[in-house]
Amino acid sequence: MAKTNPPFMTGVPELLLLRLLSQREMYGYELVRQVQLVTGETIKLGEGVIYPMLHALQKSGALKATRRDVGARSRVYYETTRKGRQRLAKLETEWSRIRSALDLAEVPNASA
Amino acid sequence: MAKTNPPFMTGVPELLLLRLLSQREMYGYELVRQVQLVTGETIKLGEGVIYPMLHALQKSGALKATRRDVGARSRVYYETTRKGRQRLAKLETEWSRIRSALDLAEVPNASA
DNA sequence: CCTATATGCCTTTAACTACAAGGTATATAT
DNA sequence: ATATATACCTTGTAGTTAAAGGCATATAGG
Repeated sequence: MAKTNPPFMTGVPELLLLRLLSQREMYGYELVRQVQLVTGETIKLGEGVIYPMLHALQKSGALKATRRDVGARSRVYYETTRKGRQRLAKLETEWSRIRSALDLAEVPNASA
Repeated sequence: MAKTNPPFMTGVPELLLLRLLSQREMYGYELVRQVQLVTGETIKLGEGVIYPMLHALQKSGALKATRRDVGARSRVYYETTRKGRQRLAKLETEWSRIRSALDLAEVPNASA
């Protein structure tokens, strides 16, 4: 039932979250919508992806969480740490590597 | 011990094998080296990745295998089927989608 | 008033995948 | 005699995404 592990998605949630949070702090539900926004509705990450990832990143020290009351609601804001920005840099490098490699390996005249 | 699930690699072995085999037939050991060659030594897929993938693609009808004696050796040559080329097209589309989405979501001024 | 939708957090389950490590056998070079 | 290259293969496993579900409050529509 669950269409798990679709092609080319490994590492993408982590990269996107770190990218967004390196710009400004956000909370989980906000990230769900921001991911759609910044990818032009191409990539949609459900809450079942976002929250576990946020917790894992926090546990590894890449993110710092702050619970904050906003009106009647309570939100958990996340921001990147130095470690998180280092992790982001590493992921960007890796992404660039794979991307370039697949560009290189492209099949000439693939349409025909 | 096993560095499993490296970022951005899901789907890459399948895409590379289908790309290479859509150009000409090859055998497993040859593919191990060709992948390195066409990716500029960036991506190196071990035999523990190549062979299971070839078997899976054959089982799904994407590849046709032909055992052939070459000198004293025996090699299993693989070629793409119509189904395999369809699968390749689908993977190319998906790759393009993700790639574009991550380009869109790129962080401005990421170096600073 | 009631019901559906939006907000906001969370967990459990499961399928899938890439990879390392190991195994077999022959040929060739040192 | 030993190491390296060729050529095939399997097993085990860790790590990942995603769906599906659950909880609670607020707001809008009928």
